[in-house]
Amino acid sequence: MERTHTCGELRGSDVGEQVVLMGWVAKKRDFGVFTFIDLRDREGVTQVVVSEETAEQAHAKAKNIRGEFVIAIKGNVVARDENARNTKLATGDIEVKVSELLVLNDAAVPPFQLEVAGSENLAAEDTRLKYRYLDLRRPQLQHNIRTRAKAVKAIREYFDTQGFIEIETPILLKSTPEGARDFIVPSRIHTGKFFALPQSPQILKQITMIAGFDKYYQIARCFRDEDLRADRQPEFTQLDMEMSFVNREQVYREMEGMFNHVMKTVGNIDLPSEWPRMTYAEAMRRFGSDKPDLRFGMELQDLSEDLKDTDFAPFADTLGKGGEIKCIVVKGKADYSRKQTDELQEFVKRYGASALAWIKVPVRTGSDSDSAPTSSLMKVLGEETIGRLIKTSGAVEGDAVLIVAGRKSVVAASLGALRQEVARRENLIDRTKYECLIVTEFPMFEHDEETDEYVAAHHPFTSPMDEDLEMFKTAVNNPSQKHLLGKVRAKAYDAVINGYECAGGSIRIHQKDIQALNFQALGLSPEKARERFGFFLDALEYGTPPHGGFAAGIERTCMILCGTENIRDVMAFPKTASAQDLMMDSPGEVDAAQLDELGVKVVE
RNA sequence: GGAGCCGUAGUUCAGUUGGUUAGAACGCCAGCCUGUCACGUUGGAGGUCGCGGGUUCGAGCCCCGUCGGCUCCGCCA
Repeated sequence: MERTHTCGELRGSDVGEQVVLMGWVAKKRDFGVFTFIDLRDREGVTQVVVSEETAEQAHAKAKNIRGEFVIAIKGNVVARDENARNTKLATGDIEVKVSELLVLNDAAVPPFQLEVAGSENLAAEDTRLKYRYLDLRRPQLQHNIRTRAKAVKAIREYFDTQGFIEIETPILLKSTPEGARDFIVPSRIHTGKFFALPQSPQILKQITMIAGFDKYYQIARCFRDEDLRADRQPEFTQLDMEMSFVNREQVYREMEGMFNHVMKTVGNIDLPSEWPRMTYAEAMRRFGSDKPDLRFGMELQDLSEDLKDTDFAPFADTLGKGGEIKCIVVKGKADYSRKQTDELQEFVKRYGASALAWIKVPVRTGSDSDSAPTSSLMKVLGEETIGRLIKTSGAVEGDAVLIVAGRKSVVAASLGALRQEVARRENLIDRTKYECLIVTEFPMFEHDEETDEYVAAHHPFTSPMDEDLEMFKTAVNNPSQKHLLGKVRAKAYDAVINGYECAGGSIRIHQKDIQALNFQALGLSPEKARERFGFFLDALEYGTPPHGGFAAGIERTCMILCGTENIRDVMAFPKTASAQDLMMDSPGEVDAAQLDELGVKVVE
């Protein structure tokens, strides 16, 4: 028997055809003298019917089949009666009247039911991860994995069309202590030495520019030995690209072009040909986030000016230390209960906020006392100040104002997260919308409070902005001016869609003197720099073109295309939150002989 | 490294204030059934209440520890 059709393609126009279908038994409905089987393959489901009267042998075999048996059937496509059509199935206008049935393979009873109504009834995720091959048979995951394949294809199409060359870089390379923790691989030939898996092909892609390829791209697997999150796995895939002789705008155009092509061809999603631009500073000020979700408003408002003369010690203290007091306004939520505001307070505390203050502006009714604003700050600030804060916040009748005071970083982190959390709880996010943004002018350095050191915000090869170059030089050459490093902006940028950082990149440093300056700023002596990046510093000596690029997260892009918030939904074989593979039970131990050969000893 | 939620039949869940024999639905097994598509119907099997300890006359329920899953903070140049 040779398959003639898939289980998703037969239609009314095929009535009368003799067909052969092969697939898995999704469902069996036994009526004694005849049996319905829903046959499933990757393309869909087709109902086939086996009758004792017309196909005695096939009917006898059908008696013994169960869910997930693999079968082949031969039969005629027949039209269903008007009232027997199934509008839920693409193939619901027809069914196949079976003449022959072959059991290609039986199947053990699955450890969980694949066919359940509603995702909330799915088996627990650890069970599904252990039997990933069964979970992957579910139409939802089949769809997601195919969407991912389409996205990768669209990316290749785009860059190929734009004249980029796909270049593979090694998976076994050298550990550099910067950034994320490396996965390391012991070398047998060089006992006691180790390769590292790439966190990203950063340096190598820059070297392709030095090597003159001009436009490089790669679908690159990356590895980072860090803790996981709903959108982070220890190994993941990036679109990595780099181009020579370009400025930032030219890179932005490629980011826009690539995302627009992928979103359109894979998801039929239209994004603007030129994306909005916003500086990092503005994003942090207005949204408390460097990856703001623009599908809803609720921007942060600054109340610091109204409170600059306050006696209330916590606020006065905050402002005295250079902190700020900001708020968001939640529309129509003046009826937040004590329990709800307590929950939100617990929420912001995770981000280091010491408290969440609130003002509720009730809807005006007949009596004045019912209409007066209430606030957790009423006693300490008084009616007049509260009134001023309401005015500044822009709150109107019926609204709630949620206020956080503290260090700028804490206020941004907590209110930024609160804004997202409230939007989620109050259903303010339009799931049909796609809001994209390019965030520009990221800071060059981040200040480490504990060590008082400055570390690269992006990576140590990122170019400072021309406007800030003098400040950069001053800060590096005068230890007393070191704090200026915190103000230097970089030619670094992110692409943000619906609050997800989908891509990030920068224009790189191509002059060796500025690169040296940057290592100095990062507290890396010339000797240390040479030890770690010597080959790269050498390469910079031999005519490096100005260049820049970006890397895009394939998984995050696919999460948006698939409408899921979980990275495991767009990976065929993901790991758990504790970085294990429950199907193959990795990581695992290795033989003592293997370790011996590698010169590796496990210490208890 | 830290925090929160969850863990009861193969699966999803219920299980009152600590009280006798731990339930339901789906799935599974055996029958019946001529139009189902969440088929219907009759009967049946199926439990280390994650694991270990404690409190108690008595623990699925309370306490301590531990393991696993998910989520978050730290971390992720």
